[in-house]
Amino acid sequence: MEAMEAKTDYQPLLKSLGLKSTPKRLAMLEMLDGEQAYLSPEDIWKKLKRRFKSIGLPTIYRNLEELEGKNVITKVIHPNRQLYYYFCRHSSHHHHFVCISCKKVQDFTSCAVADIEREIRDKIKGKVVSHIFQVNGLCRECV
Amino acid sequence: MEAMEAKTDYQPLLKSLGLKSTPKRLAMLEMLDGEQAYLSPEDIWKKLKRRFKSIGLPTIYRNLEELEGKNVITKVIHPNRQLYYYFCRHSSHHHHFVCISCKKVQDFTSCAVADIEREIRDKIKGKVVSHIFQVNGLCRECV
DNA sequence: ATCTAAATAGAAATGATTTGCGTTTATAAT
DNA sequence: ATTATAAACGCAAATCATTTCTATTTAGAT
Repeated sequence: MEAMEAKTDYQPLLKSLGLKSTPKRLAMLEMLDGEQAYLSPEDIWKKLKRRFKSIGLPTIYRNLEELEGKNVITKVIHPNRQLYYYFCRHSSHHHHFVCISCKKVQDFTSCAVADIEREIRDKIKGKVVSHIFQVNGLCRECV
Repeated sequence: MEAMEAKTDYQPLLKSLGLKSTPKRLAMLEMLDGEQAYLSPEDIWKKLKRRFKSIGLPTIYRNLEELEGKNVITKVIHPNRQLYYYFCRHSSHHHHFVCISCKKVQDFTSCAVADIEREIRDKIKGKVVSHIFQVNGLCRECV
């Protein structure tokens, strides 16, 4: 007997975002949610080609951009290459610890952005709009 | 009478790095040092074309990579596009506040990376190799 | 002045991402 | 259930930053 896998139904999410629930979009979300590591658009494309006889890379890009814009998924900056990778976002404010070996992504909560915002307000007299905070390293298994 | 501009002589720096002091390299360093804002490889190329009748974009890329590898300049990640921008690094450990309007880059010193490293060591049991910490916003003049 | 490895220009290749456009499909109204 | 319509999509081609290749030039040492 196989272990039950409770898969999230993403149709309501897509509906709430005003996006149509297409099989490919649902498959993308399920894949990204199930994956511990970050994936490139091409990674996703290759995996989906197993399930969909015809699927284009532009579809992947379009959907990734759409979902990233709606804060459903998050970009990860690759240390060496200038490609974007994506993975599922689980909480609103968090930061990523990215394993450079196995590509696994783990969140951490410590965040000094409040401190930094204070410094920027007081010294630089500027306004913070966004920040990129990504820690690259080796995870437990890869150390 | 014009104000004196004390320009740094970058020849010793290049020599100490084992790089030849070519006119183009020197011009790149002077430009990046003088510039408050970050520049794209193409920005640099366009500016240098005024002074050098023949200069190729590959030269810019090669030198930027070389200098970045030697920690003389630093990459800045552009929020929207996936291009790399560069500017001169002044201290060993610092972070960037990048104005999304005028592209000026200012350093800030508050850094909680120590805290985060502790969390990653204790909870994730991983090893930090590098981090990207860049705050995007609007500077004093652009607010 | 000469030599040699490093640096360069210019053209071409690469590779990720985007665009254009005609076709298909999800969804809401009938 | 059928239909209408805007959103999604596939495919091909375009775009654009970056890299590679190769022959030539040049900085710096002898």
